[in-house]
Amino acid sequence: MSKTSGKSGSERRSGCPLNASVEMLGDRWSLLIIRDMMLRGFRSYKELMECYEGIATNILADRLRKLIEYGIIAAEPDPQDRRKVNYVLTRKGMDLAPVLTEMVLWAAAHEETGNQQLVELMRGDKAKFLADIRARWERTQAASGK
Amino acid sequence: MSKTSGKSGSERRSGCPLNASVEMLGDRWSLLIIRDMMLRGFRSYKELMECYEGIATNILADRLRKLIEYGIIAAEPDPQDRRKVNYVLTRKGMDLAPVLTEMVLWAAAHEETGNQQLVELMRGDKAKFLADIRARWERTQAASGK
DNA sequence: AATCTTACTTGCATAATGCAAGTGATAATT
DNA sequence: AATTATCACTTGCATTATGCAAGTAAGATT
Repeated sequence: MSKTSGKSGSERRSGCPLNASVEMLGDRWSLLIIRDMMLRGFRSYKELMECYEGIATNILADRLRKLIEYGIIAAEPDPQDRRKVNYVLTRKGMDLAPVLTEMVLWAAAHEETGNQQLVELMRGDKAKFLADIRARWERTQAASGK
Repeated sequence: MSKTSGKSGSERRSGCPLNASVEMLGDRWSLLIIRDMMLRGFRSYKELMECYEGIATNILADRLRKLIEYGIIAAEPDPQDRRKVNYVLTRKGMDLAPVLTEMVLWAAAHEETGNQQLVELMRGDKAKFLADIRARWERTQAASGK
């Protein structure tokens, strides 16, 4: 039930690595969720839900579940408010930063898109940009005692 | 009919560039098609169809149509065999090379995948790898008189 | 002329998605 | 203590996308 469909791990591992990436990320929402967690610091279901009115609540739940299965994010209960669940990027999830960056730069180069500020940050010094968000992530990891 | 659904260009342009990328590439097949054209040199419907038995013929036709709409690939009739259509990457399509590369490297780092040869090529000298496939593309462009 | 290839389209069944309306657990308010 | 609000979801149902088998039209091969 929780698996995507027919293709399971063994089949994913067989081909080019790109097949695995596409299986995990090749849909309308996963990368956007990851972006919002990585760049905007979103952590809760509610934040993700309100952000882009567009994703349906059941789909968000489903994508979060799958991202957890793939080890890209993890869910941890909020110590302050026990109703809440905080979703955080794992290292595997953080390692998607270069992918997101290249996708942003590609679209910015070929489409008329918004958020030029972010684009300039990325384009100016890509390595520094990546190092910065990585460092921020390391800090949150340290803060939560990992 | 040919448009994806509700979201049209104006809506795509509004947000973060990533939204545009995901709208164009966020599905199960588009990136795989682009990879096969970029790395394996596939040009015809038949080649793409036979490659991964998995994509349905109507879906392949649909994806090719959309990729053409987005300006990522172009279709040109084969001068030798007039039944044939050759699909070629546009510059915009070629510019996806860094995206594909990062996705491959990410999956290779975090999953057990095949095609280590390709991965090593990319990992060893990413810039050179990208320059090489770019140069190859430039040559095919020159060859077809563009 | 008959057959084969290539690039599709069509019809139909199944799966994924979107929307509205719940639900159950916890927290805040009165 | 009871009521209301918030949070993270599920469930049911309609719509849309996908997958498969079969068919088709234009052009090539024999």
